[in-house]
Amino acid sequence: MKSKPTRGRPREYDPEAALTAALGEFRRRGYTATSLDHLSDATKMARPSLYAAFGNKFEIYRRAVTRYSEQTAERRRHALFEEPSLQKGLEDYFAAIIDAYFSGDGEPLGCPVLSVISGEAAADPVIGAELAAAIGRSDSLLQRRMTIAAEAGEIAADADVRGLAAMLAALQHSLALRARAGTPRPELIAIARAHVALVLKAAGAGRS
Amino acid sequence: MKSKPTRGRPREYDPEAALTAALGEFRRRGYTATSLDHLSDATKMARPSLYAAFGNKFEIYRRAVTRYSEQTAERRRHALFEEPSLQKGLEDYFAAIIDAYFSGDGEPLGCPVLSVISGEAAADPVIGAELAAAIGRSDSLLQRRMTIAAEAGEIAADADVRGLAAMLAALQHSLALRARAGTPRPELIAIARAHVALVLKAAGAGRS
DNA sequence: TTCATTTTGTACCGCTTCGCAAAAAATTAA
DNA sequence: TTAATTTTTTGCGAAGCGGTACAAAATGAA
Repeated sequence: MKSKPTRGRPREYDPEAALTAALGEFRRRGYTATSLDHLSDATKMARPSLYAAFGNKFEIYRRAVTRYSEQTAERRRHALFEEPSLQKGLEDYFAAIIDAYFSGDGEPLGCPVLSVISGEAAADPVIGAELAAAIGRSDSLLQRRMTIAAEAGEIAADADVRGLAAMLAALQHSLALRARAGTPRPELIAIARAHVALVLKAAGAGRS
Repeated sequence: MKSKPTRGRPREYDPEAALTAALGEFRRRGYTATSLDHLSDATKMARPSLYAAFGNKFEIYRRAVTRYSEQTAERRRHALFEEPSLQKGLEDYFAAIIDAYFSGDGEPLGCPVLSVISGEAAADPVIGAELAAAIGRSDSLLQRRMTIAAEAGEIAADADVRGLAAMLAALQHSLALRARAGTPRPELIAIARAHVALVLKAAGAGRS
């Protein structure tokens, strides 16, 4: 279907590209330390245009994070629910996370939620809710996977799936902080591998 | 020995109390969102007095964190190195951490380093170094304890002590984030307890 | 060509932020 | 009483911050 030509000045920005650029700034500087001028420079949009297109600063952040979640969700879900091997699946899941925690040129950025807004989360309920939601999403995914593993006999039937899921989530939280603190990628990979192996050992998995 | 009376206007602030009050502000709002005016209100010191007494904003933060570390170190060290039972010691260690992550009236503040400055850590090398140092301190303590455990036969002699220590550190990182996101204290306690039990299971501890 | 519409850019606003110079206050020494 | 010293307070300045009103630009419609 042919789109009707629109009147008026043509839009000069690409919404997706702008949100990606904005998230880059938030990830590098932290939420509060990122100003509208920083976002304007990165997106090549003047502040009134940012405001008209996306809303206020927190709206820009939230939409950028939503897009990031959508982009990274598929690979993580595939790792957990389509890879038959629990161990391989968890390893792939954390490999996807570590990949996401570094920029294209190896800059250690961490998680755009866990690493970026924890400072502000205590004083600002809206920001706190965003942090809690992100933590809840991972908890949910991991708990579902470990429940399936117990039901399928991949781990002990009576394993503490909530505890195991929380341990795996703790690895994700730790990776976010360590990346942010500058821990080199190979070291994060080693930490993740050891953690997964030990979790499976604790879970009573067949082979480890 | 009698102290010589000093000339000049008497000092009106107590350095320790001022640093405690300042840290309270940083923990509630996050590093960047805490202004000198916030610190001034909380400490009852005007900005020039703060500057003269402690230095710039980051110096105030760093000294407040140093004092906090000194205050919390003893209980954690006691738990790890003076309690003979590894399990009891780890449980006490994380109980001390959870206690420290809440204010006197139950406000969930998290860790004054892990939860407060991760946002700014990527862009500011000085802040990044502070985060890395805090992570390194915990890593060091936990690794030393697990090494002793392996040597003493409390866990398997060939246990991966680095991996186990990193798992325990991950719990600390996770508690800091979850407290910040508003997770209730009893839930944090349950997560910590399960995590420690599972780590010991993975470590090949005698009883669990 | 002029008008209507949509988007972008300029200019401005009120407030916040950090840091500092100098005056004022509060002490002891002379 | 005056002077010296130390600390605190007042006042100031430059820059930053988030947001908005309105002008300008770039299109298609009439």
